[in-house]
Amino acid sequence: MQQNDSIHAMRHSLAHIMAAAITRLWPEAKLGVGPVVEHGFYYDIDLGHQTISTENFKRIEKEMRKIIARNEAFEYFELPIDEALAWATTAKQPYKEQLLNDLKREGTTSMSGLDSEQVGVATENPSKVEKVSFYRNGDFVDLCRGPHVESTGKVGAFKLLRIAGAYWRGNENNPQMQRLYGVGFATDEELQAHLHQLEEAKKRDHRKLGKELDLFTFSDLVGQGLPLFTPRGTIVRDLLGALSQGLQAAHGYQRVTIPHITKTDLYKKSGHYDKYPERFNVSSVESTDEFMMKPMNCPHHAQLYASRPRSYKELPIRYMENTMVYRDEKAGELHGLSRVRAATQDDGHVFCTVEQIEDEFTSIMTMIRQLYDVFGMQLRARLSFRDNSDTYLGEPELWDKAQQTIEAVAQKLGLDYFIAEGEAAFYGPKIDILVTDALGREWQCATQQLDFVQPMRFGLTYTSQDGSEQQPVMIHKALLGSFERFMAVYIEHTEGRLPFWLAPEQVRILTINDSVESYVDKITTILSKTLLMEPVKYNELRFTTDMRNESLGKKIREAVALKIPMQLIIGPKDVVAKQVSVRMHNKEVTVPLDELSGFIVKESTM
RNA sequence: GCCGACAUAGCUCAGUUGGUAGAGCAGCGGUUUUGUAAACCGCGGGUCGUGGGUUCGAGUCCCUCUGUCGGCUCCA
Repeated sequence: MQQNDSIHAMRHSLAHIMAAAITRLWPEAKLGVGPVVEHGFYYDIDLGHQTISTENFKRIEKEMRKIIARNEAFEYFELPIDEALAWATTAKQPYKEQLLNDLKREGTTSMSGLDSEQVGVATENPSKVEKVSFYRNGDFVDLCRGPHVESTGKVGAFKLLRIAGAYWRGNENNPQMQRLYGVGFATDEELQAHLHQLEEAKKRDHRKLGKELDLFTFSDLVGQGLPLFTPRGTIVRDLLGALSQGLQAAHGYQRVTIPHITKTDLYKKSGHYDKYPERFNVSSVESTDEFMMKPMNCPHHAQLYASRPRSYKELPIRYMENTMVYRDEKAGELHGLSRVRAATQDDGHVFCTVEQIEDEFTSIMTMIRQLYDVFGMQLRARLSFRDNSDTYLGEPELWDKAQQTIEAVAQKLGLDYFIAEGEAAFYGPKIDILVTDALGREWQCATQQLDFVQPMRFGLTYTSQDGSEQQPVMIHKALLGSFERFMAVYIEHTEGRLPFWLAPEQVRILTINDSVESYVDKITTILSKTLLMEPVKYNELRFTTDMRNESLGKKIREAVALKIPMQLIIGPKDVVAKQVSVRMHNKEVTVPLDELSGFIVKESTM
């Protein structure tokens, strides 16, 4: 704890030193805020029409080092609020003035609960704070809550990393400032280790690996956020889909199929139309109706349910479909496969009675756990419940009962969970699953949501045991979530080294010379009869043969670059010994020809 | 969408103060028949992302558009 406090003070002090250095280099700089963030700090600066680029970092760092070398003390002092305001005016620091106005009026600079018009506005009312604190080092003075290290010499190791635009107080109507980011650590070793870690993360970037492993690509002509999957990438997608659907089939889900464009009327009736400004409209369909690309599948599945009268005896009805949805995400939000405009969901909808919710949630949670066990990923559940606001539709008693059920399921299954009040959708509570990747980052993948509203809007019913008409509850669920996002997460998690069952090319035969051709025929006959049943059923072995007139070294190099998990090296010695030399990521063994098939099946599950 | 940076051969990149493009790998042809991460020789390949402008002359300078990357959540 002690150490956390001291590193925090170091980083905060570095923010001040950076601001001091910039003020020295650009005396007209207007300062915003300069907080501590994970691994470092930033400061928001307004230089008017001038721009700072990363080329200026050396100059700024040099100036910072001078301040550090002078080992100036950080002196604390307080000023009455009105004197502080006078200081801001004299120092020509309008952003500081706004912060002081907020302090005077609200007693805090936190904007939560404030109308945006109020932020930064002066008040004539009595101040909520009497005095505000300042820190001074050398001739640089800044409004600051602290804490700081004793003097500028005690800030550890730092490096300026990047620069970005950021709106003053996060509001896009405000002036945009330049945000300079730096990292800071107690020792140079820690700094170097951090920079090294950043390099490692870069190596795992799924956009880079996707290209190297020939999994997917993008095209300017097709458009932003619209990935194209190569044959290899498509194999991975299909297998992920097969795994998800295999699990679901075992839990009573049936596949359905719907078209990808729809009359907008469908989404007007479901209530999604107004909630989805990022829809893709399709204007040239020859009809008086307006059409759009589907941003979600639930209304369609609801129409399948509504296609004929339903009895309580049929429930639960469970539909599943791996299908693409289209959303016009903001251009700046797009990022490789993790945020796209065409995303494939392993979507599913359950129509059931209120009494059946518990069993269905248990079943869905069980599938999610089975799925992420296969990937070896840890998960955490966020139970998104309603708060006391009136934005939620449906009977409050139903909500309470459902939320109790959901938490009971989480407890029963021993989930690592937490409750997020106010995070529920307007139509019902949900469980979102967060998975942690190898770099410790958390991603939202699987989700399951209760929906009280769509059955109502679409007038879905079933006939109950006593002959009365009842409304079913709808459950939305996705196990992988979006295939695209999951692939991004999983590629980075595994560094592109996909497990054997999922590798697009599982085995490559590498020949040493062309005297082994007929022996290779025997091997391919064995491989083509080898079938994997776990974790996806009837998974035929995917293999190729490299008989090119190239050196073995080169063939190995290429196979390794594609992260093909198993290479069979075949030369004259192997022919004589009736064996195969098997080369894998971490080991190399020789296997008798008649044991090859069994060996591969065994290795595939490890 | 907004701010900043970037866009040169299939890939990774070089291209000096403006004087109409280079390397390695990949590809193709030949030689080589090879035992654990790149054999050798040769050849072809680029409207320098798009459109416009400045200039005698633009990959290089200016503008537009498209795309890519980093941010736009962290609150004295």
